[in-house]
Amino acid sequence: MPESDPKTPRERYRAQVRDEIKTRAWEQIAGAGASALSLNAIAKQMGMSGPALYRYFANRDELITELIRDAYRGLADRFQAAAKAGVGLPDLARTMRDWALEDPHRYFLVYGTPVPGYQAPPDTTLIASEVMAVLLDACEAEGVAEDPFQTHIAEHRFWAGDHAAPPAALHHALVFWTRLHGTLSLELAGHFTGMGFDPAELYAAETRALATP
Amino acid sequence: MPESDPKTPRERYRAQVRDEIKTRAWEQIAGAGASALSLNAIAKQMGMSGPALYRYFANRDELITELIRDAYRGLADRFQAAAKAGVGLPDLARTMRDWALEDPHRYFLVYGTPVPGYQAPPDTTLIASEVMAVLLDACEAEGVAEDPFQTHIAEHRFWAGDHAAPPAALHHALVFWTRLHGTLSLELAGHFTGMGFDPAELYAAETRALATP
DNA sequence: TGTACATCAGTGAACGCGCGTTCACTGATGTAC
DNA sequence: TGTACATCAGTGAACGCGCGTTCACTGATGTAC
Repeated sequence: MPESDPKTPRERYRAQVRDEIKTRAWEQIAGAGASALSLNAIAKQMGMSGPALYRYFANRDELITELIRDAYRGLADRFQAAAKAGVGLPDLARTMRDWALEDPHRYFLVYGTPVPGYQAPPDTTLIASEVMAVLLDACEAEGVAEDPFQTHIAEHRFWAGDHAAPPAALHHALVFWTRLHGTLSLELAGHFTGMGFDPAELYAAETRALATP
Repeated sequence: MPESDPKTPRERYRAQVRDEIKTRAWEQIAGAGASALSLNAIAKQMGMSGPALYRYFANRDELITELIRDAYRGLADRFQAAAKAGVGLPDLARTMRDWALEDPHRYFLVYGTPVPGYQAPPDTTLIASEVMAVLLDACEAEGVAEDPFQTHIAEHRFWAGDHAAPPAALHHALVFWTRLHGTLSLELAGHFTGMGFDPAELYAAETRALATP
């Protein structure tokens, strides 16, 4: 929540208003998605005029960028906290789903259809790799079935940084991510409604399949 | 392409213009996504005034609805054609990916972040079940590993209609769908860029894992 | 402690834009006798 | 075959809206001497 430690009262106030702007922005996004985010609407909600926001953000894109970064950062923090607690893959899977269900629009802001014309800031890549690092630690001993893909991934392990996990573990971490994302995004986009089964059960089944190879 | 067989010249002309409107709409969507779709822009592109479009579509939502329906219908047709040709799961997987890569925005229109405030027409559910029916046929003999989820799905098989596939096959069809969707949507949303590996290889690996349980 | 000045948060008016949608209309195309 | 009428595609003007963003400004808060 707090901005990089403010000292003077003015700086403290600035950080406070900035935070409130973001809070209101999240409320709007939670209500109707990122495309409905309007600077004027936020200002009105805070009882100030539209142009006042330009004291705090250069423009709309900068605000969105910061929201995306914060969202991503939050997920990474949760993952790292879980890792520090020494949990295994099933709990990481739950962490992921809890985070997604907590605010589906936030989830879509990070993993959903890219906003047209919007370019993700470069440092989200760094945060993404933090998430992957946690996954790789948890997968170090795991492995999906042997597959030619593992020779491909062994030669293209740039994304894994200097992590020492063997190819089978890299593969495992990737499918952990993609499979869970598959069920989650279809669920949150409403594609399971009317089908009759419980999405949580399917998610749990996928989690089990990933934890016991 | 053709609207339900027109007879009189006027009807033929109407259908023709309707189709061109849709074509231009797809061009816009392919360029910048569904949220950028503008009736006025389409009209201008066709050399007519904005209000003229209201002869053909009641409003913007009706146009979008029809586009979604057509997109979904197209996917279902490809699946059914593939099924008629007697192909197996790997080819169905390829059909899916080819269709998605052909026009990512079309893919996202169907499977992406739901458009805020937009309600999917009820008959897309029917088309979705056609797709699932093809999948179920192909999965009839397949099965993922035994899992408690299969008892859940056995009791919640409404979505499968009157298909006779055993629970393990139902489970298999579901994860076929969700896992492929996972890699596909992350790839199309750009989340693999900069990671270094080839998304096609990962997709192929997931396909193999689903075809040889 | 008091005064002079600089900083800066916030305002209100304005710009230009494009959107979806309505309305009364013109003029061409088709239909009936 | 010709005339009278109905249908209907398309126009142009207009409405009301909300958006992001700029600009010159006021007035309060903080800083320096």
